[in-house]
Amino acid sequence: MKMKPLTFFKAMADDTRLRSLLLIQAETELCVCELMTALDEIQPKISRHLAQLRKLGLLVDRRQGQWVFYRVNPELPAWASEILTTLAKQQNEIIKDNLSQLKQMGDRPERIKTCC
Amino acid sequence: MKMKPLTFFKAMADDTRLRSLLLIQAETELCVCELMTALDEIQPKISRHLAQLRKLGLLVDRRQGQWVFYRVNPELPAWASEILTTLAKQQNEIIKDNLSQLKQMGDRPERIKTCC
DNA sequence: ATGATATATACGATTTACCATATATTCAAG
DNA sequence: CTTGAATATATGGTAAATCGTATATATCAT
Repeated sequence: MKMKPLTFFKAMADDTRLRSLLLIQAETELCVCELMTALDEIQPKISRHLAQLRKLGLLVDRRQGQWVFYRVNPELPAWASEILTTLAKQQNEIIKDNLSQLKQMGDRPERIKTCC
Repeated sequence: MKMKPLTFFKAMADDTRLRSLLLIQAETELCVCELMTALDEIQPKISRHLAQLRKLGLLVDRRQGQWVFYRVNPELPAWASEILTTLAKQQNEIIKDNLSQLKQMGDRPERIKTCC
């Protein structure tokens, strides 16, 4: 998969998108309502940024019933994955508060295995 | 040195700044006029973006006579350096044309050793 | 001091990005 | 086939980023 570095950095140059990406990476996949709780933002704002990240190729989504789960695109080029990994290893404290908000969330949607 | 990831990504989210950083990293240090040639952009545009990168802490400058040379801030946090290194290793082709423009430049300013 | 070169900054104009509100769509449950 | 929950998108307004031109500053050579 091809992706211009400029596209990638523009995607990361917004607080909501940056946190969403790091949270999704940390949790494997998250739906819109979980990110709303973690980031304490309204639904259209989360949806809009996730749609943008999907359009740019950073995220992929899958629908499961009423929910849409987003995860990091597994086809990201190596350099982009490495950048995300570097952040996850060395800067995960920036989403610490968001993660603890998420942990306290009640009624989180149940994941169903993708296959079988 | 401390630097917020969001600050870093905003700095990289512009074509002129992204290329300038990669070029400076590849060449150790460059002055404004060299970047003007490499990027084929007018002087105020280059100056403005370099000033911004310096203010944000990504670059440091030194004056030598009429010229001002910029280099990557040696005190960058590890994660930021790693990102730059990753790009240099895997995405340096995006500045290939800029580098060859630079090689063809005549009358490049002479570097004088910083000390002694 | 004067002129030439390199760089920095101020300014107004324009484009781009972001937002909140309102509305549409999709699916599950009844 | 209606209701409610989750998500998506359209719209118009506002804020932020970027730009080119003009001007200021700094250094060097004469």
